[in-house]
Amino acid sequence: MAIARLAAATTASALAQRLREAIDGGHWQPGDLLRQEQIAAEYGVSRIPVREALAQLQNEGLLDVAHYRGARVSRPQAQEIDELFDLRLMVEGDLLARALGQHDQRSLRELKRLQDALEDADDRLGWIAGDIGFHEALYGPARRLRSLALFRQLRAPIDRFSAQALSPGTRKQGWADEHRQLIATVAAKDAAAAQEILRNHLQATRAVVLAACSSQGES
Amino acid sequence: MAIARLAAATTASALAQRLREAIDGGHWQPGDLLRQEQIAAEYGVSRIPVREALAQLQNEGLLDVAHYRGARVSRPQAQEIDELFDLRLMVEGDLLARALGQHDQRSLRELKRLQDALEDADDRLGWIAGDIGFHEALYGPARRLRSLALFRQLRAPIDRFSAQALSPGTRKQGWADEHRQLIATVAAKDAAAAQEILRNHLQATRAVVLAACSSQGES
DNA sequence: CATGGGATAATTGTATCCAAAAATAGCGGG
DNA sequence: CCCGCTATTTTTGGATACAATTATCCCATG
Repeated sequence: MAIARLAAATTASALAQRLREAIDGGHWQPGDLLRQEQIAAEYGVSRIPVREALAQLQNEGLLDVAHYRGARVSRPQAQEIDELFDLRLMVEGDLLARALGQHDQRSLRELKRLQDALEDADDRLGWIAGDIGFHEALYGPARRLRSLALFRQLRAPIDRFSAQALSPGTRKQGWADEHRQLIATVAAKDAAAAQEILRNHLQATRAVVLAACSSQGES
Repeated sequence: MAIARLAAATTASALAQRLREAIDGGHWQPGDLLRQEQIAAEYGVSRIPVREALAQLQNEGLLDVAHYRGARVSRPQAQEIDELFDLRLMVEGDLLARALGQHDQRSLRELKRLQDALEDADDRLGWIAGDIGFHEALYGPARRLRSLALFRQLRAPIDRFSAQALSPGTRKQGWADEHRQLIATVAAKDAAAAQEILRNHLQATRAVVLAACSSQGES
């Protein structure tokens, strides 16, 4: 089982991770049909774990699976993306407000460290993973496990567009700036300012993602 | 396939529904261990769809599944329930605000009809299903599919406690009253009042659910 | 008598095989 | 030539069979 080597409890979850990366990395495009047999052969496993991985990705919102008709990479509508960002604004705003009072020297240092590491990374998937890690560290002190899980869930269908949106470089600068401003306002315990930065951060990302989404929408 | 008769595309989803009802109905208690073989035998299917159903219920938050160690009915902490209600307040408040302007004669009549049917039902599971239906009709005109799905998701781990909380009868009265007040304020397009009623409705439910949750917490 | 080790049984994860459904190709009629 | 229908192929869903892991029991030992 060559695939299971890469740190995963079960073959299905390892596969799910691989497929997630493949979608985020643009290896599979929206609308593409994922054949169970093909994936099974490609990774050297049977179709059972493949099916479980596909089911997992389905309810992460990355795939649309129709009965007896295969799994396709989902093609989110702009309206849907928009809605997801509205939800993120609510959930992440709440998390940030609750985390603000819980941050301390150590958590702030950790945030800075993550941000430094993040800016050094040079591949898109690394940025995405790093961005998730940064925001988790930012919201973590709120100790709201369910909200944090929801944060991840709301990102999942979006991140593949972020990945290609960040590549130009210009947006990457603003993105990093906003992260550093977030750290600063959190360190200063300035709730209003932090909320404002987060709002701007998400609004800017929303615009970029919507552009990326609609630009590849025609096929 | 005796089970598939009940309106479901796939055996796994039919099983998932049955198991959900079994948990909501109190047939399975928090901490109970669900054996794949046993469930498979009970419903006359193989373990494959059972596994898929269990995976489904896992990410609905009804089960805790550990590798090679079986699936247990989850035992939510009071803190977790509390968090879920906070999220519901945000999401449902937003949905209600957006739906308010979209309601018309027909949708309001539908709401009244659902509420009437709801109050006639005499079994707990029927109340829950009816309550979900009512709120979906209430939020539906907002046309926010993702938020509506999130609404369902946030309820899932809670509803089994609501089911047993509603049985006394006293709370059922307040619950019905609040529903009727919601209809009235929506009909009057009074956003502030509707928000206030919804808030009270959820807060009251929260208290009852927390009581039910902590009372059966010891075992 | 408590405790740790090892064989045994029970249970989950995966592979292989069969059945049901859908996509596709080939054929006849308009 | 195009359209609709049927037969074949392909693909998915489910059942059975096997491998890997964990839990249980039993006994030896301090």
